[in-house]
Amino acid sequence: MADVLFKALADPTRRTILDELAEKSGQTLFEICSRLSTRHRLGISRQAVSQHLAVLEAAGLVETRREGRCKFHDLNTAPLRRITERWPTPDTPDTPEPEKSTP
Amino acid sequence: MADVLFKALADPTRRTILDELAEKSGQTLFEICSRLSTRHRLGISRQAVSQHLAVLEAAGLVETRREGRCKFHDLNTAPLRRITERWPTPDTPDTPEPEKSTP
DNA sequence: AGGATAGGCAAGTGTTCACTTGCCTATCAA
DNA sequence: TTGATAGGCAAGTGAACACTTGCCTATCCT
Repeated sequence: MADVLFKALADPTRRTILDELAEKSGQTLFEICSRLSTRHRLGISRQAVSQHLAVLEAAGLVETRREGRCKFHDLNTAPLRRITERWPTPDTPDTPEPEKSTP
Repeated sequence: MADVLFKALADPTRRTILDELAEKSGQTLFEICSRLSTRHRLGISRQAVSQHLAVLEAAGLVETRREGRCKFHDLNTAPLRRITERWPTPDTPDTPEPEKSTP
């Protein structure tokens, strides 16, 4: 369950892909490839990026929509919230209440 | 930099250790070992747990303090906040303000 | 139809990683 | 001092993983 999420975040290339999708939503596979190459100096094959996107999609971090022969990718940050919810910090509760107990 | 943090979170055993430290702070290595064995049915050697704790400490997720021959481990959730800060959600800003814009 | 664009499937390879085994050091109690 | 407890260091092994290479399918344009 949570395994795929953390495994997906474990790779630095995948995190860079999330950065790119956060900056520009709805990119295609080739668009991500060229931006990884030009902006991040990542010499990586198209298939490698495709596999990374599959992992990110399995983790729920990326959602896709097809239009013809193009496949657009969108970032979904919702699964990230489960991380801070699992180990909540006393100062920052995951269910914030408008109440002050520790001044 | 962030690599050690995400690599540390990638392993399910390490996440279970964080769960245990979140429940009971200041546990020793042997205490963690026995709780992993009895409460989580994890048949794992003491050295394996020690290596996991070293990874978690390198990521800043676990802080240690020595007293004689005992070493106590404490959870530090501060590095986890960098995750949600890296990919902020429009609905949940990382700097929450007491204001309602989307009812 | 035919080429070009956008993407998918599958096997092979090298590296990283989790875990074990074996031995060693340091502190505490008798 | 001797034995027991708490932990550390280092090499070795097997499996998971990132990446490549090669080929195949589907859509769009002329």
